[in-house]
Amino acid sequence: MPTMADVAERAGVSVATVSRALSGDRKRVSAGLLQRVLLAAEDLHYYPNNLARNMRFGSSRIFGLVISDIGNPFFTAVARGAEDVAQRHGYSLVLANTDESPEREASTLSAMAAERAAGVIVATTNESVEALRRLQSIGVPIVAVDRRIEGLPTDSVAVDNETAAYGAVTHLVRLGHRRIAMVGGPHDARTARERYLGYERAFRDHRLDLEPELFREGNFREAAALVHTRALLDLAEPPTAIFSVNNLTTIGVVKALRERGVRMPDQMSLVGFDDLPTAELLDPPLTVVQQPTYQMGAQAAELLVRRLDEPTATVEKVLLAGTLIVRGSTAAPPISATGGFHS
Amino acid sequence: MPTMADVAERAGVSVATVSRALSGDRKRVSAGLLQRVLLAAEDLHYYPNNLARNMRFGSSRIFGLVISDIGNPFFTAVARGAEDVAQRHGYSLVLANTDESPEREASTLSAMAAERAAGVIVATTNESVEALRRLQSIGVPIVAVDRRIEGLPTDSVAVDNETAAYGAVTHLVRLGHRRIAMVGGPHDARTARERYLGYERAFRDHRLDLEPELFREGNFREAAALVHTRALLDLAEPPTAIFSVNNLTTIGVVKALRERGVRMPDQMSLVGFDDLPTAELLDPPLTVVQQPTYQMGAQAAELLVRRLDEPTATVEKVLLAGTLIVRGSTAAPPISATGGFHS
DNA sequence: TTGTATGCGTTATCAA
DNA sequence: TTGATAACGCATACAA
Repeated sequence: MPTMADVAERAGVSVATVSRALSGDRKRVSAGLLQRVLLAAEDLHYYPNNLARNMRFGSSRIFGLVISDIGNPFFTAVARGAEDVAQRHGYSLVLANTDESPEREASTLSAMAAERAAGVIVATTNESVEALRRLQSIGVPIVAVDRRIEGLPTDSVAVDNETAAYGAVTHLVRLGHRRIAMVGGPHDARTARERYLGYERAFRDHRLDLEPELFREGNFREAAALVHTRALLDLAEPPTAIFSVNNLTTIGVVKALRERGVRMPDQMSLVGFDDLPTAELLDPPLTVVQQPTYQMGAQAAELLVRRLDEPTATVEKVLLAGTLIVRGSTAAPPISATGGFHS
Repeated sequence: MPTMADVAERAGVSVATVSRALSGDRKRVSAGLLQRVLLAAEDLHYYPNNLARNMRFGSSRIFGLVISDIGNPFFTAVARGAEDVAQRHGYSLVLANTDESPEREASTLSAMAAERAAGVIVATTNESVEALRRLQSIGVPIVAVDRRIEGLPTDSVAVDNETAAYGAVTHLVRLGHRRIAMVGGPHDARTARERYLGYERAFRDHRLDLEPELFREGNFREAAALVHTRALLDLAEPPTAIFSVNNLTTIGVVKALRERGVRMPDQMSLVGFDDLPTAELLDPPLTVVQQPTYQMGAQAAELLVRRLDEPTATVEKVLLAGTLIVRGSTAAPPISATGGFHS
C-alpha cells in the first residue's frame, strides 16, 4: 500500500505538494507538477488513507444511524432518506441495528463515540440517555428521529403522532363505531404514549366512554399484538374496530383476525399506524396512517449537516404530519354490534 | 476532549502507562497505578479516540456490507445475520445501500477502501469488479453473498439457485401444469441466470417444451414484473402457472393478477423465489422458495473473520439450500386450461 | 513495572 | 508555487 511519501518520491516532489495536488486546493499547485503527481499516483495505484486524514481532523466523514429494528420497513425507509442526504453532502451513513436491546444500543453509541462519528441520528425506542449525553459531551451532534429524547435537548424530527392518531380514530367514529379498541405500544415509548393520547382525545371529543378493557399495552411487536387481539375478540362485548399502534402490531392483528375467521371490514374495521409495503395487497387492503418516512430520514440528515455548519444554532424540532390512507379495512360497523364472535 | 496525555498528567504517570492501563495488557501495570489512571480517566471523562488507534493499526474494526436495496427484506435479513456475527467478534457493521446504482456502488467501495474497512461483504447484483479488485489489492478481504464475483476469487456464500428453482418448477409440473411461465431477472445477474437454468432443466427433465413467449427477462423490480405479467395474461394461450424470480417481482405478479381479477390458485398458480414477511397474510398465502437469509449473512461474516485470522486459507465457497414452502397459491390447473382471460 | 522516544499517513504552518 | 517540519492521539520497542 503506497503512501503519499512514495508518490512524492516517484514524482520527485515533496509530500506537501502531493497532498495539495490530490486532496487540497488544486489551484495551489502548478499544472506541471499536478500532472506529474497524478501520474505517479496512478502508476503506484496510490489510494488515500482516510484513517490518517480522520485522525488529523479529529472526526470521520461518517454519520451513524441507530435504529431499533432493521426488519421494520419504517426504519429502512428512514435510512434511505438519511443516506441519500448524507451521500449528497459527502458523508457515509453507518447503519447500526440494536434489535431493541438497550445493551446493544449503549455499546453501539459507545462505538460511534470512539470512532468519532461526525454526527449521529437515533431512531430507537429505548432510551440510552446516558450514552447519548456522553456522545454529545465529546462534541458529536445528535438528531432524534421519530421521537425526542427526554431530558436531552437535540434537534429532532418526528410525526405529530397525537394528531394523526386522533384522525384515525375519528375516521372510525364517523363510520359509526363506538367500541374502538387500541392495540398499543409500550408506555415508556414516547410515540406509543402520543398515539394513545390521540386515541383518548378522540374519545373525549366525540363523547365516547373510554373503556379500559379496550386498550391493550403492547410492545410494538407482532406476537404481542396477536395475543392482545385474541383477548379483544374474546371479550363479552368485543370491539367493532381496532386501531393498531404500528405496522408490526398491525400484522399481528390481521393474523389474529384471520385465525378467528373475523372478516374485515364487515365484521371488524382496522386502521393501523404506519404503512406496510404490502398493505394494499392484503385482502382487504389496509387503511393506515402513512408517515413521511423517507422525508423524516432526509430531514434528520439535513439537520445534522446544518448543525455541523453552525454548531450554535438554536435547537430545531421538526414536526411532520401523518396522512390517513383509507383503503378497504374500514367500514361501518355491523348492524347488530353486540354478541361477540364466539357463537 | 481530553487525551491520554491529559489523563497521564492528572494521574502523574506517563502516557505509556495510561495506554497500558486502559487498553493494552492490564497485567503489565501495577495495581496502584491502574487505580490512579482509571480514576483520572473517570474524572476527566476521558474517552478513547479510535481514529488514532485505527491509524496506528492501519485498519478499522469495521465490516462493510454493501447491499443493493435496503428496502428488500432479503437484504435486511442478511444484514441481521452479518451484524450479529460481526458484533460478536468486536466489529461494527457498516451498512451501505447502493439502490442498484453502479456509480453508488463504486463510490461506496471506494469509501470502504479509503476508510480501510477490516473487510467487506458484497451482496449486490451489479458487478463493480474493478472497484472490488482494488479493494482486494490493498488488502481488504471480500466475501460475496448471494452470488459469486466473476473473475475475482473470493470467499462466498450463496444459495443453490438452480436446484431450488428446479424444485419450485417441478412442484408445479407435479400439480399438472404444462404452461409454466417465468417472470425472470436480468440475465447479467448471476442469480437470475441460475434460477432460469433450474426452470429450464425442469422443463427438459419433464419433457415439456420450452416456449420462449413464456419467459420474460425482468430486472428484479416490481414494476417490470407487473408489466410482464400483464403481457403473459394477454397471450393467446396464457400460462396456468407462474414462477417468479424474486420477492419483489412476486409482488408485481400478484398486483397484476389482482388487477385482472385472476384468482389464485384456481385460475393461476404462483410460486415465488424468496419469501416475503407478509407472504402468509396474502390471500391466498404464497407458495415460495425460502432462502436461509439470516444464515447467509452470518456465514459471510464468519468467513470474513476466518479470512482475517488466516489470510492465506483456501477460498471457501459455501452453498446453502433453498426450501420450498407450499402454501396456498399453487394448485392443479383448471380443467380447461386454454382460452385465456379476455373473454 | 514504568518511562522515553518513535512512527503511523495526513494536513497545515511557516519559510524559502 | 514549493518544501521542510510539526502536529494529530495512540501503541509499542527499547531503555531504565
